[in-house]
Amino acid sequence: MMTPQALERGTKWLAQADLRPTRQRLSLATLLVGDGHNRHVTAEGLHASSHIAGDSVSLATVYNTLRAFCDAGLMREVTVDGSRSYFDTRVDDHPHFFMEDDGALTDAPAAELEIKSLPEVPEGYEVAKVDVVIRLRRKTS
Amino acid sequence: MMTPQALERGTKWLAQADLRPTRQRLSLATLLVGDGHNRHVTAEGLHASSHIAGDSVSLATVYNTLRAFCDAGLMREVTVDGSRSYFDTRVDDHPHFFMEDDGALTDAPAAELEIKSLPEVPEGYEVAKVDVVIRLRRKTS
DNA sequence: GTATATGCAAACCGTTTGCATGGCT
DNA sequence: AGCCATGCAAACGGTTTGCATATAC
Repeated sequence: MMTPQALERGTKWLAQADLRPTRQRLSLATLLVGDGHNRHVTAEGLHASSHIAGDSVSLATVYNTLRAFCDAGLMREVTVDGSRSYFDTRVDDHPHFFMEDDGALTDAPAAELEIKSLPEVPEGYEVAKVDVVIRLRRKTS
Repeated sequence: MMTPQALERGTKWLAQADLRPTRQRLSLATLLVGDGHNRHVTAEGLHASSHIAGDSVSLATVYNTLRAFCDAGLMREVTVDGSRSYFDTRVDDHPHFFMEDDGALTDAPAAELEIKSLPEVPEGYEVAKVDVVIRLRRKTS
């Protein structure tokens, strides 16, 4: 599961943000970007993954680390559910699918989403971020 | 502040959803739709408004009532901030401005936002809601 | 009279924090 | 050595809930 390549990806990811490669950060980084794909996690979910992977990291550290990754620009917090925070390894504006049934968050293929123009922003303000969340429900048919 | 017209609007709003017009619900409904405009509130904010208006409603009842209004289809919850819930008297899909500085939530003029097409929804799922949140920051210039 | 709404205080739960210990450079 | 990260447990804050009382129908 934790191949040398995955480890290298995690290491580079941390180095890129000048974050000290501690055992915990390396473990979490590898879980997050080890396979080269984007990932959407909750703190609880990542904590569980770290346990399953055999590297246990305390929940508080998972929270602190996710915050550190966000502060460093490696991740972004995504607000889709009032009761949990989600964190995304992809840091540009892009639409999400949120499955309300099981709480899964995934990237929506952006190609087909087209925002022609944004509403005019009030005087004195600038756009920090545009979030598009497409909430899905299992079809009842 | 609480004109007969505002009261009538609140009363009709409740009747429309078959909700018993208790003193508390009437008070909150009037605060929410009394002036005929859409409103975006947090539970704390509405609770404060009810105190200022002279009709005190307990915080627990504000929460229960907002939930009841949402269940009845009179309002919609808007998820923009992980630490608070916002409630909107407008119940159709429409874009929001969220001022990160002061936590204010407003409707964004939808006319200029154009979503050409939505990404293809995964098999077996249907779109429950599409949220567009434009996060604004005060210009630093 | 009966079902439902309200209010209080306590429970809840995800997240943050204080502080002592341990690790990276 | 010095600074920063970690872990635990306690604190925190918004929200929900249990239960006794009050109100609408």
